[in-house]
This record gives sequence, structure tokens and C-alpha cells, in this order.
Amino acid sequence: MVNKEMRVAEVIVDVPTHDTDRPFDYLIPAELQEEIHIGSRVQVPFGHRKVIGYCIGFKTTSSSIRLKSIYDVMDLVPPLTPELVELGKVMADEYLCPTITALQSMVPAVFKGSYQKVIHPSSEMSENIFSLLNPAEQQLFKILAARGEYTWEEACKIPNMTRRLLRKLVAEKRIFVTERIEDRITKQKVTWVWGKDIHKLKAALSSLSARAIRQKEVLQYFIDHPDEIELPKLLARLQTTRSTVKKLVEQGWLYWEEREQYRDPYKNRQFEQTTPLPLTPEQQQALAGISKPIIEEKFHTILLHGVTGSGKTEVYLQTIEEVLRQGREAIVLVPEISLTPQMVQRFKGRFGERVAVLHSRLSNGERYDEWRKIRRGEVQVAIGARSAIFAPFQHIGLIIIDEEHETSYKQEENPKYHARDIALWRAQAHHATLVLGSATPAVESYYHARTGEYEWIQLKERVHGRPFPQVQVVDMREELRLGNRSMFSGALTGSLIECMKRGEQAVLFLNRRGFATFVMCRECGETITCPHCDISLTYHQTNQTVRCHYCGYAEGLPQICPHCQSKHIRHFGTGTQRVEAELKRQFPGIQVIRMDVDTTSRKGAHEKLLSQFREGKAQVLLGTQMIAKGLDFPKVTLVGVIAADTMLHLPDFRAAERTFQLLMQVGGRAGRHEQPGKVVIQTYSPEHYSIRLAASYQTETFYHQECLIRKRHSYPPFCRLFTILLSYPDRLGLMKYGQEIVQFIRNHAPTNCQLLGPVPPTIPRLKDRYRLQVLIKFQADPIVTARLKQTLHKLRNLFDDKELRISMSREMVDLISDRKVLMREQSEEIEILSKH
DNA sequence: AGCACGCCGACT
DNA sequence: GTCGGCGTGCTC
Repeated sequence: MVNKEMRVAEVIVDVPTHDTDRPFDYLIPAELQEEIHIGSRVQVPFGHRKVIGYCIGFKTTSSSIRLKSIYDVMDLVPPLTPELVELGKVMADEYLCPTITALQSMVPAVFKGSYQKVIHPSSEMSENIFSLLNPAEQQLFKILAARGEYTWEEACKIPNMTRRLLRKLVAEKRIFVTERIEDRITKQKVTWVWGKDIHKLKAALSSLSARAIRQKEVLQYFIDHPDEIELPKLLARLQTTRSTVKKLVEQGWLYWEEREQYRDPYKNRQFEQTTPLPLTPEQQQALAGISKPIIEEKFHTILLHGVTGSGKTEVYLQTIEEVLRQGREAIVLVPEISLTPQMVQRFKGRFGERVAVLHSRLSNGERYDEWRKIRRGEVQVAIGARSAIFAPFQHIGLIIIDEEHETSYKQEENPKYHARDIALWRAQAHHATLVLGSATPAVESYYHARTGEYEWIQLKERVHGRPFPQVQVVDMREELRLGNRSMFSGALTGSLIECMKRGEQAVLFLNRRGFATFVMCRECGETITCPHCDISLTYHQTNQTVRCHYCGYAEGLPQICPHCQSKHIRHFGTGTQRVEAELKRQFPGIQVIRMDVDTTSRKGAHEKLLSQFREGKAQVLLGTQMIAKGLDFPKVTLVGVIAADTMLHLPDFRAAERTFQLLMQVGGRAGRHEQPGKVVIQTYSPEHYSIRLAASYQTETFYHQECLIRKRHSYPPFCRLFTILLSYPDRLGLMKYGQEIVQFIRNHAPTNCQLLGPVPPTIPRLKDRYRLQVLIKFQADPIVTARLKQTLHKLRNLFDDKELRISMSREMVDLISDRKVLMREQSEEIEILSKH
């Protein structure tokens, strides 16, 4: 089809499967010509349906014979920028997901409209058609005509009748795309107050009686601050009430009016203006180092490797100022867990209205508001968790990923992207600077820094020159030998008592993973497992139940063993609840705040518990991962790690890295202020290098060691990984498929790929489906990668069994030129390995 | 993924 | 004949 005047849009439709994952061509009606852009969200006819799609390009010809027209353009401003559309294509390719899935992950949920179908009487109905209906059909049609319509849900209950009405053309189906409008109503009413005439205000001040203290305060405020202000803010700042202001307005001294404005999750909160802090020489150097590529507007990646307490945040803030001076924008990624009010406070305090905050606690509507501020260019800084990396800025100068090693930067659902990779791509597209900040970088990032792929800037000193806490590693096997069967070693008990005596606080850290309390029969040794997943059920003391942490299955705590009927059944393991009970037993009168899934599931409970601890309402804070991160408590002088090696033995090649990072982070919690701190690490494998080196702060040595091991066993960054996860309702069938898949990959994939598996994953059965996993290690070579992806694509259509689910993901992708990495490895110029 | 079409067996 | 179940293939 060729037509000179014709304008055709390429549309990715909202049908997330692989066989519809390509652009479909549509004609653009004349009246939409001006409205449609790349990135526009449109409604299009698709098959016998109407669906939402995204316009990703234009052409003047199409190879399709029959072109349909776009129904409508849904938004005035396209939700996606051309850059993000491009990124969507790359993501689909990299992460093996449908393009629409990639695109939808970039925009707030409000854009993911839903579809509503209704059955209507046909618009052109004539009597003779009606006479063709049989009595039952006539009866139904009369009901339909009387009601005007019936919904699709109702239609599904009588599918054949409906089908007959549709086929005999007496009824028709209409599809509505329902926008989530309720979330998008962004305006709310807020009262603004002002009183600009200072002379008048002064006159008012003297005319008031001496007793009207509150009113005078308000007037004085406006004399000092002539700008208008929202009423809630004013009330918060002056600690007064609405009635005080109302009196002044009624007397004609002040004015107020209701205005519509964005919802603001931080309304009624005032942020204390903060000014740049003086930097240490080291910080200054870091600032200069990061500013250089920003000023030159060159793509550049920097690993900011700074010990805990070295003041990375202040460096971030001042580099952002540089970017803003240039008229460009900055994205700051922070792990969800550290997106605390203090953190937000710091950014809002420095950049005020120029910041948008995106975190998971926002409602859909609030999230949309923040997003829209970014899209419209009303803010220049976006701070948020993982998905904030898609902030639709158009002149990005800087992307910062704080705590870059954090696992929360990897999305577990499709598209299984890593924010670090997206950041690299976007920084490249914008000629921006990417800063990866961490005290304990990912091994991959460290490697790239040491080999010169990233610039490496170190901050080795703590800001106030405070010493690192002294670390004591306790061998728990030795404790056992000495007859100490409690979960607290002598050293930890002693330190705890001392700490209490001095009136200071302690943090006790327990790694939840692999440490949940399970229920076991002491007679036959069987554990209680989930009937749907091959996982031990976890004992919950609060309501005397056992629960599956994966599928949510729950039952009452059994009194007799289901296997041997023995009564000798009890719970084992060391959950936080047990530690708490044990603490209270050993230290009578001790006040403990426990933080785990049970105590923090309620909204805001997390923050509440932490502030209680900060206020000194308890001597001990006991918790899991969540307390290890970025929290700063002045009075904490002791940190105890109950069992450092619980994650060490997980079947994960990053287990050692995780353990090391965790211990370093935990150590950073102690003694950040005046009092010197102490860390006690209890472990059953004190000789392990990750524990040993963390305890002695030998960061360098650890990374060298870890790189050596990764190199020897061929793990990232020395190869790339694909994981394939199969799931199927029956075990034997799954094993058969597993074998066939491995065989298929062996036959088709490039020869230098290494296949591991199929092996049962950590969770061998989940929600009544058995699981198998295949790991593919492959070379960082674009040809190999492309060939492998092709093979995996074919794999999708290999089996004709709906029950077989295949999910694939890439472990550690980095979009740095694969070829460069390959060449470097071949020439064996690995400085870091030759050194050790 | 939906949705329609079409083939085939069961029933008025 | 008509009804309803299910497999197959397409969507610009």
C-alpha cells in the first residue's frame, strides 16, 4: 500500500505475548495528525477488540494490505519520550520480555487502563431480523432492549445465547477503555494566605490588643515573610490554629482564598532549608571529580567508593547543584528501605520545590502527580526507588545510584531489569554522568572500577574522623564446646551488660533467611512442610500458627506429629521472636523493640518503631536485614550479629559477597557519634574469608579474593548468565521437559556456552508446581549473546503444553560494549588478578 | 491474551 | 436439525 499523503503510525499493542510483540501499522485520521507523537498512548482496533497501544514511530507506507485507523489519542502530553520508547525496545531485547511490558513499566499505573465490554442492542435493528430469532432468543433480546445493555460478566454466564444474538446481528459488543480517572484527579483545594502591604500590617500590629498574642505573631510573620503561603504550612510553622488567621482575615488585615493545587504527600510538612555543608578535602576532591564530566557533558561512570559515614550524601547534594546550575536534571536512586523521611528531608531541604519523590508508599494518584511534575519539567530532581530510573526527564545531566550493590535495584517480575543497567543506558543517551555510590560495591562494579571501565573515586575517611568500631568474631562452635548452649556467646552477653550499664543502646541483628522458625518432630525427625510448596512452614508465636512464607498457606500449630503421631513436637530455629524471648529471659527487665515481618507489616509501623528506639524507649533494637541499612542512632554503641553465616551457605554465587556487604553495613551502625562502638559477630565459620576480611575492614583484599574465585569458577563479571526457570504440575513430566530443553540448547546454542542443570532451585515446589532451573554461562560477546537469545526465543514455541511455564532472565547484564570486555579478558590484562 | 470460527458429538 | 464443547489461528 503506497500513498503519498498517507501517514501511518507504528503501534505496540497492549497484548503482552511474544507473537504480538511487534509494531502494528495504523492509519492516522486527519483530526489526530497534530495530536499524535512518538510515545503517545492510543486506542486502536485490534482483531475483534479495542486495545490500548503506544505509538513508537511513523511511516508513509505500509506493507499491510488492510490498514485500520487509530480510534483516539489518549493524552495531551505523550506519557513516553522518544528516548524512553527507544529504551523500551532495548529492554524487550535484553530481558526477553514483550515490548509493551517494558513500556508499561516506565509509566505510572494510572496509564494502564482497563477494558470494559458491554452488549448493546444493535443500532440498526429491523423487525424482520427479529422474527428470525427463536423464542428463547426473543426473550433475551427483550430483556436486553429493556435494560439497554448488559455487561460482559453477565454475557459470560450465557455465552452461547450471547453469541447467537451477536451472530444474528441483533446485538453488538462495545468495548470501553476505562481510564483510572479517579487517581488522576490531581487537584485539591488549599487555602492560601497573604498580606503584602507591610505598612498596613504594622498598623494592624499596633491596633491589636496586647492580649492577642497569637494574632500578633501571625502579623509579625507576614512582616518578615511577605510571600503568600498555604494555610496548613503557616499553621504548622507558627503552631497556631485556623481561627487566629480567620480573625485577621475578617478584620481585613490578611487575605485568603481557596486554590486548586497538586496533591502533595509532603504537605503540612515544612522542610528546613539546608545549606551546603563544608566539605573535607577528600569530599572536595570527589565533588571535583564528579563535576568534571558533568561540566564537559560527557558520558562517564564513576564508582564512588566511600566508607560508611564518609559523607557521600553531601557530595551528591553538591554535585546535583552543579547539574542544576547547568540547567540539566538529576535522578537519584535510593533503596526503598533508605527512602526514609530523613533522606527526603535532606533533599527537599536543599532543593525544595525542585524535587519529586517517588516511593512505594505513594498512592497511585500521588505517584502520578509526582511523575507529572517530572514530565512537565516542573522539577529538576527526582529521588526514588528502582522505578524512578524511568523518570521522564529530557536533559539528564546526572544519575546517582546510592548503595548501588543493593539487591532491590533488580526487579523480580517482568521485565526483570536491573536499575544499574537502565541507568547506564540512559546516561549514555543523555551524555550524562552516572555515579554509583557504595561502601561495599557489587563485585562487578568494583571490577569495572579497577579495570578502568568506571572512574574510581574513594572516600576513605569518616567525616568527623571517628574511628571504626572494634570488631570481635566469636566462634560459636567453641562456645558450644565450653558448654554455652544459649544463642548468645559469652562475649556478646558481656558486652550487652556493659552497654546497658552505661545507659547506651544496642542493635542485634538476625538474618531471617534460612533462619525462620520451623516445626520438627523430635521422635521421627520430620518437619512440617507446606502441602503446596516443598518448604518448611514457619512458626508464628503471635497466633499459634504455622505459615508458608511463599504461598501464604496457614494452619494451626499441630499438637501431634502428622507422620508418627508423636506428641514430642516443637519449634526450632532462631526467629526474631525466639531471640526476643531469650533476651528477656537472660536479661530480666530489658526493653526490646523487635522489627520483623510481623511487627512492621502495618503501614508506618516501620518508622514508628525506629523513632521509638531513637527516643530511647528501648535498650535493644532487634531485627532483620531492614535494620542494617543507613540508619543512624547516636546512642548505639554495640552491634551484635547473632549468626553471621546463615546466608553464607545459600546456593548462590553471590553468597560470600552478600555476607561481606552485610557485615560491613552492620558494623557501620555502631559508634557513629561520640561513643566508641563495638561489634560482636557470632559465627560457626570464623575462618571464612568474607567474615574474616569484613571483621578486619580489609575491603581491598576481599574484593581481590572474590574476583579470583569468580574468575576461577567463571561467574560474573567474567561471564554472563541466563537463568531458565521451568515449572510444571507433575514432577516426572517436568524432568522430561527439562532434559529436552537442555538438549535443545546444547544443539542450538553457541558451543562455548556452559550449561548447568537442570537442577531443582532453592524452592523446588511452589504453589503446587514443581520447578527446575537451568543456568547458562556465556561469553560477553555480542555474536554469542545474539545467537543465544535467538535459541531461547525458539525455545518458547518448542513445546505445546500450556501447563509448562518457562521464564527466563538475565543475571547481571551490563550494557557496556560486550566486545570491549571480551578483548580485555582475552588479553589477560587483569591488573587485579596479577597483583594477588 | 482474547476472541471468533469451525468441526464434531449429543440432544430435542 | 440445533446446541454447546473445544481446538486452531489471527490480530495492522
